[in-house]
Amino acid sequence: MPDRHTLAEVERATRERVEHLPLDFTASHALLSLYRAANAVRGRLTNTVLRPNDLTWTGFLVLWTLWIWDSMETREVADSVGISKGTLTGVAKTLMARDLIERIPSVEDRRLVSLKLTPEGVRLMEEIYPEFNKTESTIVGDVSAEHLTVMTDSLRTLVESSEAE
Amino acid sequence: MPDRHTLAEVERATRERVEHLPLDFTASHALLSLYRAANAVRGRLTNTVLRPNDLTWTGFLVLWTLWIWDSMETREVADSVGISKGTLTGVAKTLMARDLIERIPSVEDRRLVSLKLTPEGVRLMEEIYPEFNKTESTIVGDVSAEHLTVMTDSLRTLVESSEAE
DNA sequence: CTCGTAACGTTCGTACCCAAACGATTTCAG
DNA sequence: CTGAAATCGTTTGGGTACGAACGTTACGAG
Repeated sequence: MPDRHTLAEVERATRERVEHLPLDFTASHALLSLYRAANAVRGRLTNTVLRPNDLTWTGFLVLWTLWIWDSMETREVADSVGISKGTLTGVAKTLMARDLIERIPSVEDRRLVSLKLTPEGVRLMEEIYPEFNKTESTIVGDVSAEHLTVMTDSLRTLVESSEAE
Repeated sequence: MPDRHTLAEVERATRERVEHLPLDFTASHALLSLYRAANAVRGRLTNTVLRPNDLTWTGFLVLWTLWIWDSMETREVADSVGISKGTLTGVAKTLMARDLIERIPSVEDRRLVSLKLTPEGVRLMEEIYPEFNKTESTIVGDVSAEHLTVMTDSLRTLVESSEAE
C-alpha cells in the first residue's frame, strides 16, 4: 500500500495548479503513467528475480540480448539495451568478472569487439529467464488481452515518435 | 534512424531462440516495449528541454512535484518521484546548490524536513514546463485519443499489479 | 519516568549512466 | 600513397541510483 499520492490524485492537483495555462494534460499524465509503470515493473522484476541472483537490471538485459542474438558487437548491444556505449563498457566489465560473457576482438577490423555468453552465462539465462517471464506474465495478467495489444502498439508508436529527431 | 533491431525483429528472434519453452511472449514484449518507450521518452525530453537548462530528469521531477504540491516532506517527495530517500538526499543537495529549492526543518518533529521551491525555482518551472509539456504533446500526438486512454489506464493497472507484493 | 522500538533523513559503498574527450584504426579524397 | 575525416571502444568526471548501516528523535508499554 503506497502512501504516495495516486496517479489520479496527481492529475487532480496538477489541474488545480496550472489550469490557467494552455497545457496538454492528457499527454502529461499518459507519460507520467508510462514512467511510473516502467519504474514499478523494473523494481518488481529486480527484487523478485534479479537481485536473488546478484544481477542488476541492465546486466540482465545485456545477458538476455546476447542470449537471443548469440553474438553482437558492443555498440549494437548498447543500442539494443538502450544505454550508452560508455556505460556498456562498465557493465560488460562486471559481467566478465563473473565469467558470464566474453570479449571477442574482430580480426578484420581491429576497432571492433563482439560480446558473447559463456557456457555459464547460457546456463544462468536458462535457469533465470523462465522465472523472469513468469513474473512478467503475472504483472501483465490484470490487463485484458485486447487492452494489452493496444498498449503495446501504442508504446511502439511512442518509441518511434520519440526517436524521430 | 536507429540501427538497432526494431521491436518486431526482437520479437521474432526471441520466438526462434526459445520457442520450445512454455513462455508468455505477449507479456515479455509488452514489458520490453514499456521499458524502451519509457527510455526513449525520457531521453527525448531530457535532450530537448532539460539538458539545455542544465537539469537532470530526476531533478526536474523533484522540482515539478514541489511545484504541484507546494511543500512536501522528503520521504513523500522520494516516493512520489519514485526514487529512494537516499538518492533524494543527493539530488536535493544538487538543487539546493543552484538555489532552486530550500530545506525547511519541522519544529514539531525534529526528524522531519520539508522541501520547497525557491522563487527562482518557481520561475524556472514557469519557464520550462510549458515547453516540456509541448514536447510531451508532440510525442503523444501519433497515438489516437482512444488508444491513449486505453494505454494510460493499462499502465496504471501495471503500476498496481507491480506494487502489490 | 524509562527503556525498547519505530520512524526520520543522512551517509556509505558499489554500480550504473551520460556526454565529451581520447587513442587506435579504417576509409577515402586528392 | 598520403593525410584528413570518420568510426570504433575506452576513459573520465559529475550526477544519479540502490540497500544497508547509522545517529537522532519521537513514542509507547510497563
